[in-house]
Amino acid sequence: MPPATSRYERSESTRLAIMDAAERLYAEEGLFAVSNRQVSEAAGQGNNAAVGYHFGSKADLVRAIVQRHTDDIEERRIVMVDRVRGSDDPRAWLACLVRPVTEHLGALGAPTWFARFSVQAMADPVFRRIVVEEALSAPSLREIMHALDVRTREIPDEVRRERAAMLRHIVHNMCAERERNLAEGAPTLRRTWDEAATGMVDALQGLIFAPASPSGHAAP
Amino acid sequence: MPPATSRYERSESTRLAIMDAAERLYAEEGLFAVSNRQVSEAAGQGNNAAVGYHFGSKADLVRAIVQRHTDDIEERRIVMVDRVRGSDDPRAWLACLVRPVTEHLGALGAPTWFARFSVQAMADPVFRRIVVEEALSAPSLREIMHALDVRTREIPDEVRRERAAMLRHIVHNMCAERERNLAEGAPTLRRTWDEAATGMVDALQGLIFAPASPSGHAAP
DNA sequence: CAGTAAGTCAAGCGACTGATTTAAAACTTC
DNA sequence: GAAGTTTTAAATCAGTCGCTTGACTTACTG
Repeated sequence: MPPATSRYERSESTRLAIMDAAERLYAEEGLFAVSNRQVSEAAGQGNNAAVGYHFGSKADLVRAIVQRHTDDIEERRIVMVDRVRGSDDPRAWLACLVRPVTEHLGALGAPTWFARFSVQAMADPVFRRIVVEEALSAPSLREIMHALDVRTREIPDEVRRERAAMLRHIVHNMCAERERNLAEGAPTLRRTWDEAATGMVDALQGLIFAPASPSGHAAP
Repeated sequence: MPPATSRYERSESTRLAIMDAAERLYAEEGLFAVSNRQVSEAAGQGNNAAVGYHFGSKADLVRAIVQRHTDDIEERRIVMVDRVRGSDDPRAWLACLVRPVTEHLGALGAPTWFARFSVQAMADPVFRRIVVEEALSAPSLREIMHALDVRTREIPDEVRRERAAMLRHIVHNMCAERERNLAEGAPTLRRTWDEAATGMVDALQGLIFAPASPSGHAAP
């Protein structure tokens, strides 16, 4: 273990610089429009191969960026789940799904890039797997989804799983959309990340409790 | 106007071949992992610049692909809106949002690629604009959203607009997810596109009517 | 303090990309 | 069927990519 001194620190600080630059460029220009060279230069590294040296491949860089944010989000989620455990209010559990993300983005201070970066990675067939591995394997998520399951017993199992996917898509994409509006200086429907979270929790509550049509019969 | 004969037909058939090949490659390998050359070759064109000749740029090819599908979807939507007009059932109007898309995908016959291709394009900062232009400017969409608006008068205006975005994200991403599962041979939660549409309409109904927390107050 | 290792820099390699150009082939028109 | 146009094919070009290499700087070690 290196002493918390310069050699390690120097390396770590350029690693951070690279991740910061990459995140911003990816969100603004597009994940695939940005080369490792550009990232290295934008990070202030004369070395055009800095990404390769510190991370290996672009995929490894993406993984590192995702992990960095996911770690903070997971911390917040664990704290919130600890407070909510035992509660019967489904809103409280939905909030555990939404607020750790919005609070993380809020805490970063505008502008943020992670949400836009994240949806790009999720859309790509190969990077998708990386993000899913890193972000959706969090143990606290399982507990939340289970808590929501037992509070929606009247909903058929498969419909519940289907709606779980919808929850994910809404949180993911609505955060990215708000982030994009903030970055472009466009008007946002909600003033703060906190209010945006409230809006999502409201909608998601309606979604998960919506009555399900009997299977096999096609409604209008 | 060319006679519906061979020169025009030949050109048109390679245009179609290129669009087909591009759509498939984009969905499977990733929009940006695939070069124009690869598309040309996969389309059976010895000419490595066929994409450039027939479409101009990659962006133009993407626009053409989106337009091709959007046209069919819009046709279906217009027919459905015509049948639904005057109805007071919000489910009927939600179905106008969902079913034209699912029925289009169903009619193409498995496997399809458009939904996966579409979310990739929507995630990218530059291609996003193209897709939005082509797909979200449809006149029938405005009528549907207006019809839903007047049937949710109890919901504040800004919340309604926020939820309109959620509807889009759900339809878009759930279709892509189902398409991905079909392509990978993974089990799907719904047996048919028709049933998948029903599942979405159910959930969306709950979503748009969910009570909205009073603004300015942060619920749990 | 000399020696080793880590980190940074700069140059260059082969591979590939989009685009352009030239040649051949297919088709239309006269 | 000759002349002209459109489509396909093939070759080529400049530019960029990821990756490797080797020299240089800096920090730690015995």
